[in-house]
Amino acid sequence: MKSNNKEAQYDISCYRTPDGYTSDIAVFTITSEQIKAYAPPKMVLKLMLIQRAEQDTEGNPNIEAGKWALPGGFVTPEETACTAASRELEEEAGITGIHLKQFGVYDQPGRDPRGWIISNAHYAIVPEYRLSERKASDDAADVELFPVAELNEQALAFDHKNIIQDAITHITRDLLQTTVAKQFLPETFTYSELQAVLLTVTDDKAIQNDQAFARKIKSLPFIEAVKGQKTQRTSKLPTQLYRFIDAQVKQSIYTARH
Amino acid sequence: MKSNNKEAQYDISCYRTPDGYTSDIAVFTITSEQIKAYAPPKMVLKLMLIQRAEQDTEGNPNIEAGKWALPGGFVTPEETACTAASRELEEEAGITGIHLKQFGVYDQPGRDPRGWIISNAHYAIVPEYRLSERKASDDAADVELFPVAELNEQALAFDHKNIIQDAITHITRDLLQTTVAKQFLPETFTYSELQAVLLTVTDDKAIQNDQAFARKIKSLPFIEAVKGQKTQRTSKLPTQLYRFIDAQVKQSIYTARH
DNA sequence: CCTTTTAATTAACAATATGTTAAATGTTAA
DNA sequence: TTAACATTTAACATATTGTTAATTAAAAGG
Repeated sequence: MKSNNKEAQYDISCYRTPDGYTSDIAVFTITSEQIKAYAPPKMVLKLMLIQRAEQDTEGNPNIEAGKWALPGGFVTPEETACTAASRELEEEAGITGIHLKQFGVYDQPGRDPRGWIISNAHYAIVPEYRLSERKASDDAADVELFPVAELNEQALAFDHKNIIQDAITHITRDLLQTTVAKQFLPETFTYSELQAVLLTVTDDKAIQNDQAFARKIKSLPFIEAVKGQKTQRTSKLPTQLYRFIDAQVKQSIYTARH
Repeated sequence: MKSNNKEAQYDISCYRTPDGYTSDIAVFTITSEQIKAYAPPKMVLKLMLIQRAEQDTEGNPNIEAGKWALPGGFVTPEETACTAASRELEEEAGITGIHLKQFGVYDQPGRDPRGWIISNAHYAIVPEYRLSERKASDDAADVELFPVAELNEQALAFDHKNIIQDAITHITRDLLQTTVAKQFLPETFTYSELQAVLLTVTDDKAIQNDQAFARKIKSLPFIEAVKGQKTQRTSKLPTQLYRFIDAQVKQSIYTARH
C-alpha cells in the first residue's frame, strides 16, 4: 500500500456508477395443516413468489415474462434497502411490522440484462394468518406460495434461483441457530408446535424425538414455561405453553455435541 | 399486490441511480506472541486499518483526513464487490488467495458526504506471516494493526465504526460456529493453538479448560488427528497435531448443551 | 548425571445429559 | 364405559462433561 492513501485519490466523478439498486425479498411463511382435531399440526415452509406479467404497462413484451420472481423494487436515495423492502411489502401486500433480514448482495456482471443493477436481498418471515388477510383482500392471480422442496421445478427470473437457494440456506441456519423460529409462532406455543417449525428445515433425530424434545425444551435458557397456562390446540390433554425470552445465544461447535 | 405486476412497470431510466458502489474490507489477523520457548502462544485478534491522508493528490484537504478507515475502493461494472475486494487487497497489500467473506451492506442515507454511495463490506482473514511480508516490502506509515479490544478509542472515518463493530460480531460468530478458524492456523496444529485462536473471541469456560478441550478435540467430526505427526512448538513433550477435514457442521441451539 | 520444570496426556470419578422404552394422565368421542 | 392419543413422567443404560490428580517426555540448569 502506498503511503499516499489510495482512497484519498478517488474522485467519484471518474467512476462509472451503477444503473440501479434494488431490494428483493424472499417472503417465507409456514402453512400448518391441522391433520385432525387435538393433534399437532403438520407444517410446511413455503416461499411467496410473483409471476412476471407478459407485457409491461405500455403493452410491450415484458422482460423475463411469465417467470416466477421474488418481489422487490428499486431503492431510493432517501431510504435503505431494508426500509425499501419494508415499504414494498406494505405497498404490495399490506404487510407491516414483520421480521426482515438482509442476507446477501447480488452484483454479478450481466445478472440483469437491463444494466448494472445491484440487488440487496432480504428474507421476511410472515405468519400464515397475515398472508390470508392479504389474499382475501386482493386479486392474487400472480402470487403463489411454493413449498421450498418444490422450488427447483420452477422457471425463475434473472438470478433468482441463486438468491432463493441462498435465502433457504440462511433461514434454515437461522431457524436452528437463532431464535427466529419465534417469528413463525404465536406468543405462546407448545413443544410440538416449536418442534413442527424446526422440522420444516431439519431432519435432526434429536428434534424428531418427541420425548427428548419435550424434555429438552424445559432446560433451554432462551425459553420459559408460562406458569399455569395450558392449551388443547395440540392434544386432548391440556398441554404446557412456552414462550421465548430475551437471552443471547452463543453456541460453539467446539463445545457442542455432535 | 396488483395483478399488473409492479416490477414490470419499472423503467430503470426514471429512477435515480447511486453515485457509487464501494467494497470495504475488514482485514483481520491474529498475532501470536511466543511468551517463552516450548509453550503455547498468546494470541490477539487484530484489525488492519489505514490512516486517511491529510491532502488528496491535488493538494486539497482530504475528506475525513487523519482518521482511520477500512481499506476499500470503488467497484467497477465488470466485477463483483468480492472480486473488487480481492483486487484491492492484492493491489494495495500484495496479498492474494485469502479467505474473504461478505457480511453486510451499508446504505444509510447520508453515510458518505460525497453522495449516495453504497458500501458492500467483507472481512478477510490473513495469517500473520502474510502481513509481515507486506510490511517488509512497503512503506507502511499509514497502516496499523489494532487489537479489536482497543478499537473504540480510535477516530474512524464515515460509518466505519458501525461496519467494524459488525465485522467483529460476524468473525466472532463464524470462528465459533464454522470452521474458519482454519484460516488463522497452519495446515496442522495442536489443540492449544486452536484453543488460543478461539480464546481471542470468547471466554467460554469449556474452551478455556485445557483438559476438557484436549479431550474434546479428539471427538469433533470436522477435525482429525494426523497419525504419527507431532510437534514441539508448544511443549517439550511432543504434541499431537490435528487438521480440519471437510465436513459440514450444522449445529442446532435446540439440541446443544447450554 | 541428576533435578527441576512444564505442556501434554492419561486416569478416575462424580455429576449431568441423552436415547430409549414403558407407563400414567386427561380428555374426547364413539 | 371404553378406545384413542398427545402429553407427561418415570426409569435405566449409556455417553459426555467438570474436576482433580497422576504420569510422561523432553529441556535446562546445576
